[in-house]
Amino acid sequence: MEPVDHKRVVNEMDFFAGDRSSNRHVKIETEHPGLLQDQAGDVNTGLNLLTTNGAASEKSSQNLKEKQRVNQLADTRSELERVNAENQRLKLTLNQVNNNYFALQMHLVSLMQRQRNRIAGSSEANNTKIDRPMEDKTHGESIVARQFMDLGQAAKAEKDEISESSSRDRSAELSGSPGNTIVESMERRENNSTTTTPEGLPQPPGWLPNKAPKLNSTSKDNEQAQQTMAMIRKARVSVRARSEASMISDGCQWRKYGQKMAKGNPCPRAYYRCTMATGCPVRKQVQRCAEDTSILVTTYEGNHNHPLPPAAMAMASTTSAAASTLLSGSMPSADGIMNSSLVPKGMMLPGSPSLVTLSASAPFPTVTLDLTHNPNQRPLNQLHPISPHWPHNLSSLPPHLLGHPVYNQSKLLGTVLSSQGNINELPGHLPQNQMQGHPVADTAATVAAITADPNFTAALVSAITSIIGNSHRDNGGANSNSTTSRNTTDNNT
DNA sequence: CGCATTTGACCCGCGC
DNA sequence: GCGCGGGTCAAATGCG
Repeated sequence: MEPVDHKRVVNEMDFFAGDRSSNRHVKIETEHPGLLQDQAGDVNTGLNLLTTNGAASEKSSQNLKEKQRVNQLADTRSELERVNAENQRLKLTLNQVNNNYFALQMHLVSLMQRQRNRIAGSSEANNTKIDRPMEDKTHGESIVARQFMDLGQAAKAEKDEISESSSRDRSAELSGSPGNTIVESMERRENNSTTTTPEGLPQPPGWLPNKAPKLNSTSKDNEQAQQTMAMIRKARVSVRARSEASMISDGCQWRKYGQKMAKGNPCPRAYYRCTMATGCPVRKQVQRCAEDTSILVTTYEGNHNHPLPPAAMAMASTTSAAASTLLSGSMPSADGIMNSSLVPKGMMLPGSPSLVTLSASAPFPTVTLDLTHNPNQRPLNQLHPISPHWPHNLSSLPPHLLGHPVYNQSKLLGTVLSSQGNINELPGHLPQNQMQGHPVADTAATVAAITADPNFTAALVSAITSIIGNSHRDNGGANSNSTTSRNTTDNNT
């Protein structure tokens, strides 16, 4: 229809295509937008000219020209389609790379923060590799990146020099499957050294049961390493969403292996494990909120040991990235989180609905993503409390940390939408006006559709990671908050 | 028949 | 040491 659309396509093609000739074809096309309405095979398009000229030779000559032009148009059009498809593929790839990058960045940022805290307040001069201050500025971030990639090993080796981790191992981890994450890499490394039980029974790769027998080692180092890995394995991400369904579709295949009545909640808690690969250690718990049974709380634990479909990868990335952020800081309490730069002060708006809540409180560090709030609401007095009956919730937090709003939903949704670029372009995606116009929490179907949408979850990952990443960067400045200021039109009350 | 779900039993950690 | 609660196992059952 309107040439604007074609201009846009041209721009995308210009971005990726290096072929000058094809660009020139596009320009010809865009300079004559009217021709775009005709199908390439519509040869009659130019025949009207015949009525204005009586000379037969001129007629055939012009006819030939028009045919050539139409053929050129058809070529250009097919080329456009091809490049457009390639463009979409590249976008998807870029999105995946971005997700992985942000997960790494989160871990890096939190590790740096931890080092800073140690330098500032540490009285115990425990010169572990991780604790070593970053006096070696010459190595810059590459050193830090290397450090956190070696976190699992470092925790095990503590005072030892790094080591035995061969470059082959490292490269294998770095080039791991798309679903693999930092934490998973660390787990895998650990598994490589403890692939047998004391009984000598082999363990499936990536599978470390919570109640795995302790090694017979008397080494304190090993104990600490095990504690570290246990914490990492037990880090959780909890997702609250309104849904009538018994389970929210997240792209993974799950098998139910248990159900229990939890104390204080009339609704049973269901236990699922991932069955997309044998020995995948990922578990999830599903339980309805005691106060509002329309709210389904899904808690993820562990990291996949297999490639994931895009929809599942987004959620898995969120889980491991959030867990990494929580744990890499080694924050022994929620205060550690809250005092850290991970939570910018500007986001701690009392009364604003909490969408992402961090908790490092016992027993497990937990990130809670609350998708139950209406982004159009301004629930000053409707702060949605985390259910005191939900396990590993925030109930043990000090009162000032309860329901701590790290980010409100409107902002997050805004970030999600903006991070999607032109959301309407994506096939199968909810139209943007629908996203904005309807309260997300209005219907279970909407929530289910959104949360099940791979684009949404991918965007959610990007949003969360960028939030945390931005918050850290902003902390360097005088408490400025670019993310917040970018969205100040939302429910800041 | 194979796979998934159900459900009671069991294990383990924690607090008293 | 004991009880409680969370988490997991595995036999029984259901289903396609």
